[in-house]
Formats: sequence, structure tokens, C-alpha cells
Amino acid sequence: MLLSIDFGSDQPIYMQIRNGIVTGIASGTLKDGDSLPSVRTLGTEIGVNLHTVNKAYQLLQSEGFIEIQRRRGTFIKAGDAAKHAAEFLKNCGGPLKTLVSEAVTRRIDRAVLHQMIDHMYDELEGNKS
Amino acid sequence: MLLSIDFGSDQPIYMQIRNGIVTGIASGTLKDGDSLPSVRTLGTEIGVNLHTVNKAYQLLQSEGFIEIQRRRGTFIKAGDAAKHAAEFLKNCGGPLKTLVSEAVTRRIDRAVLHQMIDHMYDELEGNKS
DNA sequence: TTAGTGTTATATATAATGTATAACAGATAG
DNA sequence: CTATCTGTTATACATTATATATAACACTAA
Repeated sequence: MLLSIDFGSDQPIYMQIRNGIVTGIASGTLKDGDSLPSVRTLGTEIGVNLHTVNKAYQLLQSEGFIEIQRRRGTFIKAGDAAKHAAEFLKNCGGPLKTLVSEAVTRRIDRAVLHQMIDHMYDELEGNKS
Repeated sequence: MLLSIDFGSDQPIYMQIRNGIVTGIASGTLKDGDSLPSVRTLGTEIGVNLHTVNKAYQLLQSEGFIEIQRRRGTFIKAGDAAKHAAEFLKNCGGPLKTLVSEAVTRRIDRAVLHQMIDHMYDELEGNKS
């Protein structure tokens, strides 16, 4: 299954969908031009209303990850990475600062975070060309 | 000022308070045993209701960052870092995975994230003993 | 005695999240 | 041409999260 939803999560469902698809793109599971399930199909599949799926799709489109073609379908969009890189770097600063602060209070060495990130990169980029 | 609140933020006020105090502890601005402003004082200071501050304090106490002493005040608690380290590492995996995934889609090299983290560590640990 | 502490209770308001149902209008496949 | 599928819009509703307002409680500390 492309996505699995945790209904008990503190994270909104549409955010879980959004994050799942972003990870799918990063891992290469979803490639440029691939079609996504319709809002109804995906909604039924994961047990969620079509509007919730639509909310995730709208968000993903606004972020440049997908392209919604009315009455045709929704497709993965490679887009211009560099164009969105600055935006990402600006937005990730706050959350990352909080995460690092918490790590420092727990006396977790920076090397641990480096390793976690490296492991995630390896895992994501492992299934590429 | 210890804290500044962005009322237009998507992040809840009590979360901003919580994160600000965690960062304060990480940077050494807030040390073990230091007293925090009362819920009323801090609330007035940043233009927020005392219950909102109390919500942040309760959360921080549940996470082991502070100790609330009824009718006496609230104090920074060094606590046992190792005791909470595992919990943190478990919880940070999800958000970090999302962040890394997004970085990969934007073709941002892992070294960039490493550098950001190093910079934050340096900044936080720079003001220590 | 007085002021200050976190806490509890009650009430209210707003926004966010999610569901339900129906209809629209064009695309697409049979 | 017809039937199905597409994202979209509209309406309504329910629940939860967030935040404020006000008052009182019970104890601490100056």
C-alpha cells in the first residue's frame, strides 16, 4: 500500500497523506508523470473522505509536488528543485531548531543526528537508478 | 525577552512557549533550578491568557523539562537526560523522515543538513560553561 | 495580613479537522 | 452516443483543538 494512516495520531490525516506522498517521491516509488489514485479511490482505499484526500492534493500542488488536471487526474510533477530549495531551507529552520534544542537537552551528540540523517538519505536514495 | 510569540503562526501559542523554553534550556539561558515567571506574569508579558501559559508548563513538566511546585512556583529541572533520550529518539524519527524526504525532493545534499545542525549545536553550546 | 502561587471550574468563541451528500461539467473509454 | 470517471463546488454537520474570560480555591511567603 502506498499509504497507511494512523487515525490515533496527533498529526492530521491530510498531513499524513501529504507526507506519505512526499516520501514516495523522495524514494523514487513515485516518479515524474506517474498518476496518483483519484481522490475517491484513495479515500476508499485508506478509509477516508474524498475531501480529506483532496485537501492533501491541493497542498501538494501548492508545494509543486504534483499537478492536478481537472477531470483528467493527478500526476507527479518533477518540477524545478532549485526553485523550491530556498523555500524549504527557510521553512525547515524553525522545526529543526526545536528538534536540535531538544536533542541538546537530552545530551544527544550531533553525530547521532548526522547518522540518522545519513541513514534516511541512504534508504531513500538506495532505490534509485 | 525570554519569549516572543507569533500570533499569525500556524503553530499553537502554547507550543511556541514550550519550544522557546526548551531552546532556552538547551542554550543555557535557563539553568537547573532557575525559576520561571508565574503563569500570570508570563501571560501578561507576552499578551496571552494564563491558561495558555499553564498548558505549556504542564506539557513541559510531562516531558521532564520543568517542575511545577503548587503555590510556590515553577522551576527548571535538569533531570536525567539519558532517561528521556530514548523517548526523544523514538519521537523525532517521523518528523525527521518527513524533513529529509522533502530535502531529497529538493535535491539538497545531506551535507547541507549536517551543516545546519552543526551550526545550531555550536550556537546552543557556545554559551555554556 | 497581604500578595502571589498553581489549580479548578465554568462559560464562551473561533478555527481546524473530518465526514456526508449531492450536483456540476468536462474527459475518456466502451 | 453513453456511461463512467475526474476534480470541483456547495451545503451541512460534528468533533476536537486552541484560546480567552472570569471567578474562586488553598496554600506559600513576605
